[in-house]
Amino acid sequence: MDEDASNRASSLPWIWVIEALASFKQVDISVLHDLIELTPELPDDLGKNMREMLALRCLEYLFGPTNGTTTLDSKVGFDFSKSCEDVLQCILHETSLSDLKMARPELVKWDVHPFVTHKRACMPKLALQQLKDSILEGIHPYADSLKERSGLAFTSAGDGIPVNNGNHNALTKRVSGSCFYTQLMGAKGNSGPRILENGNQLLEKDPCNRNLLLSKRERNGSATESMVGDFHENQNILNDCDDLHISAKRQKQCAYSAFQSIEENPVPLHGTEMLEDSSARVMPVTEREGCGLIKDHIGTLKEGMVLEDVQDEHTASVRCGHNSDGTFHHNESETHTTATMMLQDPSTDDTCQNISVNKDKDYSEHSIEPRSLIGSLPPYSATVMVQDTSGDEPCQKISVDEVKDDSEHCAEPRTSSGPRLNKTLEDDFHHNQSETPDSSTMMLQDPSADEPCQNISVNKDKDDSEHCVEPRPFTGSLSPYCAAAMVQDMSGDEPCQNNSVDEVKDDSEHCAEPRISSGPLLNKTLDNESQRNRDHDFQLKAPYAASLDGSQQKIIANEAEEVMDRCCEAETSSDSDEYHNDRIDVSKKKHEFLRSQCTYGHDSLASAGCTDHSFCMRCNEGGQLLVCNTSNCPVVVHENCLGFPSRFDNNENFYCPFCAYSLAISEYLEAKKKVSLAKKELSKFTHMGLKHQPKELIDRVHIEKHFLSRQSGNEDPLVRSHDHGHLEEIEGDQADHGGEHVNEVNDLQCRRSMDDMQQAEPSESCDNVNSPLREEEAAVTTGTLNELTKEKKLEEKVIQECLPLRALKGHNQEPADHEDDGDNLSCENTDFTPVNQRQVEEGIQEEVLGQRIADPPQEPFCALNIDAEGTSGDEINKSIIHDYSIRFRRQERHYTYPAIPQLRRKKVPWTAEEEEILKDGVQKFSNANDRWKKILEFGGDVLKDRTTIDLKDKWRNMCKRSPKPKS
DNA sequence: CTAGGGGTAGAA
DNA sequence: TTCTACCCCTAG
Repeated sequence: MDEDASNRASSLPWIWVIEALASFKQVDISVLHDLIELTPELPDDLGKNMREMLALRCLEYLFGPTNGTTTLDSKVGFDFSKSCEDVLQCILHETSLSDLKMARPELVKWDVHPFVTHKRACMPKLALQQLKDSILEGIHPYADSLKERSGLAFTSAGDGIPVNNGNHNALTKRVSGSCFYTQLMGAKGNSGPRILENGNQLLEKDPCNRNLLLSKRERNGSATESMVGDFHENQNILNDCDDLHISAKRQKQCAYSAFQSIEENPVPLHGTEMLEDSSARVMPVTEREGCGLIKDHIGTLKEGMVLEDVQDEHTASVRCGHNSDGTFHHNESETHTTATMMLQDPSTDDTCQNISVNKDKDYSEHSIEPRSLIGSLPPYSATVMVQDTSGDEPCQKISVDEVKDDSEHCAEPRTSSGPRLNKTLEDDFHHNQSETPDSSTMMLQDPSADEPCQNISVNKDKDDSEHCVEPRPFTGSLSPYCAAAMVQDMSGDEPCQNNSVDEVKDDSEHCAEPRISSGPLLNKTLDNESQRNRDHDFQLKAPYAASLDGSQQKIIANEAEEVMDRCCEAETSSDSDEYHNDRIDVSKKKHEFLRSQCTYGHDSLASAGCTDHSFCMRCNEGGQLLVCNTSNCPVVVHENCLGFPSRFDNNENFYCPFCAYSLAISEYLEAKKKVSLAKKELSKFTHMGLKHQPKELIDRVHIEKHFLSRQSGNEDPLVRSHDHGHLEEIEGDQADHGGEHVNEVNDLQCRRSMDDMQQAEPSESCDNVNSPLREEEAAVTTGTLNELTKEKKLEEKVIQECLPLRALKGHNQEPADHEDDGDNLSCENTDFTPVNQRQVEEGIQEEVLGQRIADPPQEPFCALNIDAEGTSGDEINKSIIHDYSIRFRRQERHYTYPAIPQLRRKKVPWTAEEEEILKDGVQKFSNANDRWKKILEFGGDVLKDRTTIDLKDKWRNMCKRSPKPKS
């Protein structure tokens, strides 16, 4: 057989499957995408209908469910004669990616719904269905053989094989109520199409279907060749063999480009042989044949996909094996063949399957992510994916883990993860076929199944490195309805149970996309998550748990404690505490909110523990909802119900206001910690440098330390030991404090230091005796006046020694003697008091000293250096000094640079004597140009602590008080 | 440098 | 809240 012909033949099952899957709205678009990814290169001349179906799905996806609604007049319609592909291409061509990503404003202009509706109605019969019909009707040349092999032999054509109108919808109609037929078709889903067009039709349950397994298991793979041969012999070239290459691309584009980008996947031509399009002709293929094809194909697929059958279907959370080789594992259980699915009726009643899907979002392309695989897969798709084995009961357990990768472009929490079926096949797709009755494929489960028991565990794991799903507890159960709800046009009568169907916005999609969220009890793996996420998560878990039930109230309490613990661990500053408290508060608020929402309106909500993500928590209505991306956060809300424009993070994840706030706090605290750490490190770094600094600087550090000690009431190490001690010693408690907090502290310290200086002044100059003691600390500090006097002398000496050096550093001056050398006044009245508990940073010193030198030293001044965290960068220091440097009283006020905000002087009430002098002076020098200056001189010691400005202001006040003294 | 206006902060 | 001292700014 020609290899190319073989390839083409082997492609057919894929086309059938994709077409069939695409025909069902329940199949998430991402699943289709993944399937396409998995699909080998298809001859471009095949599968036109498939592509058309995919394009239709993309259109529906982009524009939402048609619902038969009409559209606005101004919209741009499409000619019904055009193909879906063309329309999609047209739309995509004219719609920017950004529009596709965002709220699809551009899409509004298109009036696609009528077109889609029309196309839906006009879709030709599925190739798969045709194939089955041909077999059942005996049209197929190998009908008899195929019947037997496929199991269709057990049914008669008269059973009403649902071969119908060519419309895929026909599949949704149950063909026959025959139990026998069901047995034939049903075990693997042939019991009549139970697929629902809209996911809300009740499917008939057919309990009689287990016998089919046997027939299936007896099939052998010999059919493959037969199948292929059949193709060659009987399949005529179909009309839709066209433009293979382009079409093949389009096929992917339908899935891709509609959401993100179109990945170039050159599909090599596979010869020129024209094969019959599956849609155009019935392809009688037995189950076995189909299976063989699939198997063969799979066997030759990239990296050799292997279908694995996992025995224990119940282990929904069983870790999907790490298949480092990145193969597609599918173990066929016993005689189950995947090909069977193709012929099988989707209406599997008792399919018991456990599916564990591990998804990795590590897509290098902007492709659609597989999602909602489980929840959205209709019976058909499920059948395709997995062969039902022998499950009698519809109970299904599925564990779907989602591995989020940083590289993903569609950072979107999704429901399930479809098997990662991209080309690299790095992901494992594990399909556990259950032999036990209570494991059924949720994927196969009809949304309207009578026994809706389905368990789905969907885990999201953001661990990049982990491609395999960790075993997770089964946490949630999805009812068929919920599964259906994952599809956009979900509609149903049964409320979701313990499932969360989330709709999230994806950057690649315009419609809120349904997703299955993790079950409420699902513990998110935090190991690889940042602290931010951890904080966020636990912060969110509490309210959520609290909102659930009493048993989970404890969780809240515990988590609240945990929150507190974390708070205490993470931060020590009051600022941090404040935010931690805020987080607690927001947690409580969220709790209350959820509680209120639980009791409001929705019984289903309440019964479901407020986990129903189908309804807005604000208005309790459905629609396109924003789902908080935080795991376990049940908040689902309309964008309009937010009250503010929704925002998304870099990954286009939405966070509810509660989580967003909590997240912001976490990030803030995180950032603060980083700042603190950086400062520490910088401090250490600079301290190392300080050890090699001139002695003056070290001395100065000692001075600072001395004042620091004095502030804290400790014995001044400067007095006891002037030689030891470094900045590390005074680095201290505040090292952990955040910058803002430090500022506050420094502010206080600054003022205190000022007070200290003011207290020290009279002790030195003793000429300011009328200055009252203004601080409580006065009593304390005065107790050490004698000591301070000694210290001050020493400090003054040190300062005098330091000044020239600093001046040099700060102003590029030669190390000339300080111009004020010998001016004791400047020193006596100057407490160069770096009050900070950390060492003074050199940059600050330079600035301060520069200013000091610029100012006439005749006037005492105080430069208070406040360095939040000790030595820090110049920028930081400049900022700090700007904020906290203090110009002491008497300092010349007319600074041009820097404009240093100063702390206010301590208020010094005017004495009567001062007022009298002032009055006299005003009268005496009323005509002088510089009368205030002269008055000040005139006042002598009485006005010693006043400035000309003080005089002016005081005079003004006196004039206000009694206009009489006005001169 | 002063005058004048306005503002702020702390104390009463 | 008011008073007072202090601070800042601008114009001259």
